Amino acid sequence: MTRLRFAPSPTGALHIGGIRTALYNYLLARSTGGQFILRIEDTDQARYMPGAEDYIIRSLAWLGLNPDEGPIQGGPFSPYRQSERTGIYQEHALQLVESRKAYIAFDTPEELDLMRQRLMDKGVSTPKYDASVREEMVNSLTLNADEVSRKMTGKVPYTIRLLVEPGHDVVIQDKIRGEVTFDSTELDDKILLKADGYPTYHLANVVDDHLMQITDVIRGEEWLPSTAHHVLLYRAFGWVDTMPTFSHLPLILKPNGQGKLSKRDGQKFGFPVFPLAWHSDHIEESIEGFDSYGFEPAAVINFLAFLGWNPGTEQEIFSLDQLIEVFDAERIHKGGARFDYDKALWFNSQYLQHLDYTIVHERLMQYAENENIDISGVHVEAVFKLLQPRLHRLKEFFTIGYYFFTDQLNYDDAEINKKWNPEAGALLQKIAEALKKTEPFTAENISIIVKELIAASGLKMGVIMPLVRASLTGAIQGADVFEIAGILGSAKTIERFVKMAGWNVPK
RNA sequence: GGCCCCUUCGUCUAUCGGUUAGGACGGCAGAUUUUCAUUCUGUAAAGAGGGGUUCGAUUCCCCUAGGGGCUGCCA
Repeated sequence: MTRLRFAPSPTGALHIGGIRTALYNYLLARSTGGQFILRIEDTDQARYMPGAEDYIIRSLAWLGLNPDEGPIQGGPFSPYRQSERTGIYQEHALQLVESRKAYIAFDTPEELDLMRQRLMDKGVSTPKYDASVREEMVNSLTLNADEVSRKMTGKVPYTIRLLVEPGHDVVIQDKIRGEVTFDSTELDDKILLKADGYPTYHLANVVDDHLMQITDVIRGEEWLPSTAHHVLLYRAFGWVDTMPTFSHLPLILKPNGQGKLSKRDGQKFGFPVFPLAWHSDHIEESIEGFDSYGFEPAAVINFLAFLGWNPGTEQEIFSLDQLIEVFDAERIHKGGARFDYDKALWFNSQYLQHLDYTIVHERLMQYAENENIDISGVHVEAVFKLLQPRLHRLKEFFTIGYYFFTDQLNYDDAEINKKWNPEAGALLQKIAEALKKTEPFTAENISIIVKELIAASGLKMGVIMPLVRASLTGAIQGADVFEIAGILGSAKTIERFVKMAGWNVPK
């Protein structure tokens, strides 16, 4: 039985890199009939952000990545919030101290700085708290038992550090990258338990993955270097037999390839990097999300799945369920992938083309309400069907089709002036008259009437048609004019033609 | 700087030693359309460089270069 977890830290909005990690975990869990667990790694009190956990949960729900176990649904390994498990980590850290795999360190942050400075002055490029310096520091290795217990009872702050033996290779097996070797001499004595009693990521992660019986760890590449420490921890605890497999995902890069995509890049490049929009007192400015940009969650899932993985066939459009069918962790790439917004838009439009109106109705109503758009008297479904092929994002619906919802048209004066002439105006007037008697007022009937009148007038299609469209929409290009007229209805259509008939071209 | 990872069209990628190096996005051209969008067709566009191994390397190995990650009592 496979068990995978997505373990984000609630320090802010989750961005698409995190979402993709969640997706791959979800996909592997579902494709192997295993469980998908959400664990909140809130062990950093300083960076904790209220609302972030809720944001994570809502984001996963929006995308359909529903956990089997987690802080909301509970589960056999509760609690799933690390801040509620501090006792467990303390016990385990102490256990390591007893077995001499870890030790207690009393050095203050200031003393640590001093140590680093001292080493750098000696020409050490990467000062580390390791075998080379731990004998010179204030810890349970250098102090005698009495001094240690006196400090402990005297409430002197302390941390617990992993004791790393230098001089041997630590080999990790990564499912994506193969064998990766680290020289333990390069590894520092990582802090396991912080002075505030909270564990660091390394301890909490290993302890929880073990206790929660996680079988496979899929996480970002930024964790590859510290995996050596994690393996050492599994050994120290004597858990190597049940150690999970590791897969380190390539990073999602900025569009220009310069570094990993970061939270600020949304602003910088003009596209969303977060799943959901978020307005909160706890963040400087409200952020946009794929949802507020008008993306379909299924499309977000689809293109994120393909950023670092592909099924090896030429099919690119996959629903979440289809992805579960074909997902194969063996095919995850090694190299980072740049985020390509154009391709994301293409995926989205592919989904938009095939959406049934019933699915978007509610969201459309929501957009209308948010932007104070009056939809009364408009057959929104018909408008949607007409505009559907031209939508790249659902949000564009009310901008592309604005002329259905207002009589204040934005006329493209320059183009209209170029085409307009008195004969065309007269024809428009004639068309308006004829349409008064057109019954029923359907696109087909309108088309017949208008085309007949145009033919009879002898005016060129290329001159009159742009004006016909501009009458109704303000612009000379766009959706089928007759369909537009049909949806607009007789009264508005005639009114708009009459208005255009009386257009004044400036001299 | 040190350690680690990575490297095929502009971008995302296929290729598990022998291919005219395939597809998608984007670009360009054309068809369809009254226009635009959609759709369809066509087209340009790639194995970082240098050494090996091999009858034969994009594919395996090494070096160089470039990119990225880590280097916190953050995750």
